[in-house]
Amino acid sequence: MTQALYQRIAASLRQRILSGGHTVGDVMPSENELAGAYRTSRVTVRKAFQILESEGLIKARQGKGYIVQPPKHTVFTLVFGDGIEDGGCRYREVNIIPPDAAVSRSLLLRDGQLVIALRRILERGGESVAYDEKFIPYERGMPSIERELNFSEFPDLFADRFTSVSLRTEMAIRSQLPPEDVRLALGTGGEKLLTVERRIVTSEGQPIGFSRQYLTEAFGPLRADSGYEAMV
Amino acid sequence: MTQALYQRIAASLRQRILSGGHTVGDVMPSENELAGAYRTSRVTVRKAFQILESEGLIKARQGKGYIVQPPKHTVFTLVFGDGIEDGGCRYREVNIIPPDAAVSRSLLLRDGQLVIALRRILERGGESVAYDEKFIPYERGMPSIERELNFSEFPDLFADRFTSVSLRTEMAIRSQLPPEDVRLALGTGGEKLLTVERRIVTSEGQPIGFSRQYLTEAFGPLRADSGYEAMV
DNA sequence: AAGTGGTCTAGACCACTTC
DNA sequence: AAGTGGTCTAGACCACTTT
Repeated sequence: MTQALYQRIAASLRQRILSGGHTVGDVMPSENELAGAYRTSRVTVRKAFQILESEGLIKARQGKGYIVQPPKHTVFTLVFGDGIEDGGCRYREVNIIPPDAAVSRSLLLRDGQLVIALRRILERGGESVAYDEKFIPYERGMPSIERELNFSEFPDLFADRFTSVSLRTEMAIRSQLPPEDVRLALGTGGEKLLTVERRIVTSEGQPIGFSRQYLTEAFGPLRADSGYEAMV
Repeated sequence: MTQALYQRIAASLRQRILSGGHTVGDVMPSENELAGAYRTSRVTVRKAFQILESEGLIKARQGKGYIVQPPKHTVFTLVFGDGIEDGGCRYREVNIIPPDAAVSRSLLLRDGQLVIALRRILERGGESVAYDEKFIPYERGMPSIERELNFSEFPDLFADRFTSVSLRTEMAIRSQLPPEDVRLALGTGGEKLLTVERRIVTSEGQPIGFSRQYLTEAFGPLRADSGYEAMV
């Protein structure tokens, strides 16, 4: 299985940049020059350049050439699922309750409207490391909760009722004091915990789900990466 | 200024997906079909499909076609600079000190090696909302600190000494108890604060800088986004 | 004027999937 | 066998930058 020519050209150019052969601000060899050197067409060389450009290594300037770019260290990529796959978890409660103030505000609920609450505790090495809550506005005539619980990924809960493709998730990370019941469940003291809140909204801005996870120190930090290696 | 044909085709296809015309799992019209419909070549249609694929809306399957994909809600994009541009900040200390244990471990320092410490307090609305520390291993014969302080972005401090292009930043977010001096400087009690640690490493894995920011509740939460809208 | 990237054409052959 | 995407060619004209 040999690599495509444009892939090999891209790898070669990437190597030249990362090893310092071309540094920030330099102009890369032109498309025509490389097409000649590799005895190929301009389109193939161009495809290689597009890859490097999508990686942020270079930027095309019409009339000038491809310029080597400095890496960005302010944009990070954070991967955060439910943490269910890598460790035990036990269901604690599934019920229909009146929401607290934060949930009511996040979901833009009517006065008196109830929510379905799914609460779980994530365990790792026999220790409770995270408390997970998910809230969905309760509507009469909803499909059975049991069926929805078969899905582990939060957005999947809505796959039937909405065109899943138009959903967006907003995340907010803070350090805050958990309520009494969470403290007791996790066995932590009266200290603030790393909290990740997620809000799922439709493209029209209508919130349809809210989740909150309280993470103990044993859960470990959230990790994110920036720079070229994060993209390649 | 008319848009390129491949851009218009991409916009049309994107619109069809986001409006629900094609839903998750559907196969999009083939390249040949669209090339005929738009009276253009296959290459141009293909370019439109590449855009949608890079946005995560579709995925190409050889022999089958382009399949509409479900949105990913586990990969988030977080933008986090120094927060200096949008508000006041005052320098507090710049000096050469022995590092604490965490800094020493992060920078892989030799026993007894000193670090340059830059400490600042970020203010917003007359309130101290964040405590910012940056640490750089101290070497004899370093360029003057004053000149380096003209740069606000952390990675820029190293632009001269390293090929900036090969640097990567690792970020860890946790909730932890700040040391005494930070508590006093921020005027907070004995509570845990949202902490963002960043570690700048070369492509060889050599750490060359470490920063730590303690954020109060007044600073606000860190925000990240996921889903299609975050990419377009 | 010469060189650069940006867009586009009209073919070609290949590997893969479906029927 | 027919249709799909994956790769590639050898041209073309355009807008832009530099000399």
